[in-house]
Amino acid sequence: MRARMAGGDAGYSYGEYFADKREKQRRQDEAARGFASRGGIFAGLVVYVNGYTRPWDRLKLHAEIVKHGGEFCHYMSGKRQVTHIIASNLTLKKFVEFRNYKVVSAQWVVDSIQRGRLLPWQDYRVEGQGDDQQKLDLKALRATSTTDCNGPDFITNYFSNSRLHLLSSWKAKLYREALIRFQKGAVHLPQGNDTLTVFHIDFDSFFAITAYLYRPIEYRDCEFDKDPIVVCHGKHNSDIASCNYVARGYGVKNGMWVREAEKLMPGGVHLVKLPYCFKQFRDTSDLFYKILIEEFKDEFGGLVYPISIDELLAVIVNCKLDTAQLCERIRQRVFEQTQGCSVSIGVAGTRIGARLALKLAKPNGYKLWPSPQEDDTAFLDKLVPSDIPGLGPSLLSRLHASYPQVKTLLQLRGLTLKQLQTPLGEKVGEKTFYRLRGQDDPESLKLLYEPETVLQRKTISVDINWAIRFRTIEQVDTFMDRCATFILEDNPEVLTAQVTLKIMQRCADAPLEPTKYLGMGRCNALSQSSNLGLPTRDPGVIITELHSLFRKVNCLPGDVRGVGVSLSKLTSVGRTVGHAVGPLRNQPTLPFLQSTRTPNSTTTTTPVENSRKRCVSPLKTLRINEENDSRSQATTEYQEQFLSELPTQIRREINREQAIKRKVESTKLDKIRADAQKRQKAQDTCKDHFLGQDSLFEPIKFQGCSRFKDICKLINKWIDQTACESKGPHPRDVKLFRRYLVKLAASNRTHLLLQIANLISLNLNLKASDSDKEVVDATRSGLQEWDNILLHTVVKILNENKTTFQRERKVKIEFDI
DNA sequence: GGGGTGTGGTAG
DNA sequence: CATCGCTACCACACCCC
Repeated sequence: MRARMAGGDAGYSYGEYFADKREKQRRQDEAARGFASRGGIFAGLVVYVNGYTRPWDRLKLHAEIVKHGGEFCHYMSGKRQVTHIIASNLTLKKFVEFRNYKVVSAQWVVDSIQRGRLLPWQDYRVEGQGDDQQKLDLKALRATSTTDCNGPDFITNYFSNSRLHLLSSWKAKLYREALIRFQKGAVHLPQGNDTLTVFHIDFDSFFAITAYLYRPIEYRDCEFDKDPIVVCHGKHNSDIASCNYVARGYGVKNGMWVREAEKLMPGGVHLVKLPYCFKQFRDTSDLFYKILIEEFKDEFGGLVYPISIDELLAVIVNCKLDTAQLCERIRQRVFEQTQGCSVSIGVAGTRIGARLALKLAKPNGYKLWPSPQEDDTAFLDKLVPSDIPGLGPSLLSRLHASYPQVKTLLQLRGLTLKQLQTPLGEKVGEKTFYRLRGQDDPESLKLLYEPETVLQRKTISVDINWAIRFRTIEQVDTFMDRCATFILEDNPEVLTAQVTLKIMQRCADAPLEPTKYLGMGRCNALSQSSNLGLPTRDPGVIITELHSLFRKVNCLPGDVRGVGVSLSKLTSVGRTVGHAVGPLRNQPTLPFLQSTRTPNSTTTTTPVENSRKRCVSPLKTLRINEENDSRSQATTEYQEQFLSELPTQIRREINREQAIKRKVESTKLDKIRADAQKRQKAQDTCKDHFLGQDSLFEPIKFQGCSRFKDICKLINKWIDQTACESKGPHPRDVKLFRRYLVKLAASNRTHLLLQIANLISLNLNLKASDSDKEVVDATRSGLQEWDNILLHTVVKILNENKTTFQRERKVKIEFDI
């Protein structure tokens, strides 16, 4: 007994202490309430007092509120739903913190008790501290916190209101959780010869029904089955996240702008626009998955595969059950537990069958797809090409252009494999061909048979293409920094070896402000990527890389309408770096100090110089090559520009046509001639870019390499071979290396110096931490030597050229293009 | 034909 | 007030060796 007591005492945590204290307080309050008449004027309220109050202080307020049926809350805890905050005045910080609460003065309590009824709290509302200056600041603060992309909290704020971010991040969460379920091995994966029964389960207009069920009080009068209802933020150019079936009946579609939907309403019909309720979306999804994982638990093998926030696959192996009955049960349970959300279910022996059956089941029903022996023509006759997964707007329009008479899937099935592949491409054509026959492709079966490989994420990225407005390059840099930080914080385990930057650039002729408020308007997507050499999660390295990449895309800060940062070639911190699948491991081993290596590689140079060349789209290069012989330079440029401004659709069309034409027409001889022309053209372009044949911009070589990427590899290799030797690198190599660095600096390529410095530093740190275990003196001196090179050669040259670096950036960004 | 890069398209 | 146009992944064209 004593022992237990002692043990109990020792284990008494702060959490328990506070829990006890809270409980005690609650019981006291309860007792106090007992004296008052049941349901006093504050019944149902939970009140928190902030700071010093008048005319009553905290104690008095506590006593009176409890006496009149309210609850008193001693601290703002996330769990407790505080309804009112009492305060005399608020600091700016508190005001922002409490902006979503009803903040009232103590006088409200006094007056309400005196009148014997709850007075409207609005009359006692407490604003931030009085004077105008601060109100202005407050306005500014509010503005920055929501829609100014240069504010520190923009990304978080934006994402917390973005439906598309919810879809993506929620999917990532579901994948993580499913991966853990499958890794635990508690589930029995299907084997090759098993018969599968696939259930594809999906909410009927998930956002719409959820937003309806949790709609604010002022919308209480609408009815889900009678009124057209949509979920959106604004009233004109706002995207419709989801619409109910009544709205669909009038032609409304998800993703449509509200303005367009309004136009579809016949006279007298009012379109109900419900606000988002993100928390409930998440809660409902959690409940949905909980119900289905429970339902399919042990007896069925626990095969529940996530698709999205409102959609999943469940699989039964060698099913002997009445599937119709099971569908009804699931639909019933979800409907009851979510208090009114209906799901539809498609069932089949394949994924595609289940998916197509689901289309027919909607809304609010279930459907069993015919087995392979049965006749499915009646089913296919009711479906249209857009019901085939993988056929989006672009491919559908191609399909329609080729076969305008095809309306149903039954008609589509009449086409041969070749006929499908012509407009759809080799792969999608093939997939479609088999899907029309109720067969899954290996790609989509992978999720069912080896979920772990599919659920494991291979890239991570953040994209923001709304409210992006910059004036200076510093703002761009800061924003990219925040993106990178956001990703790293969100993924504490990952290491990356490749960074990609995607910039949405306003089309030259697009208006500065598009129709949609803070939208991106018409844009070109520009992307550039860079290998880091070694897997890292060092924000400094990643950020430097991004800055350099942005300079490569060559877009004025004022024209940036979207930013995307993506990390790929991922490894996990858990794994030792030595086993990383980084490029270092894959690189071909080239012997160092072999100056005989003379790559007569045509004038390929460092990334910056050929950036313009590399940035142009395949179409543009094609055009340049084809125009080359007959047209003047001016015409080419004009047409190039003209083409780049055509809609993507048409450009692709032309691209494809040209490609086919070229294939058919070009004989071998033509090809040789074309190649020769291409080479000539490449040389000409080089001259344009490098300002004459004897300019600074001649490719700079080091150890026979001129491509910066190769040089990085070479340096890594060099360090690998010499840092662990007692002698360190050969002085002659160091001298050559130094000369290369100086040339880089002299030609305004300081950012490459910076990259080299980072590269060496990273590699040395790695080596230093590796050799900690076995303290060998020989190792030290090689490392020491490299440290010296880094500090006294690379960094020194870098510092000497700092000003050039900055000036170069400015010039390039402000006046070029 | 095996590697890379950049662009486009799709799904929810 | 507006408004919150994300992201993983595949396919492809074209480049280099």
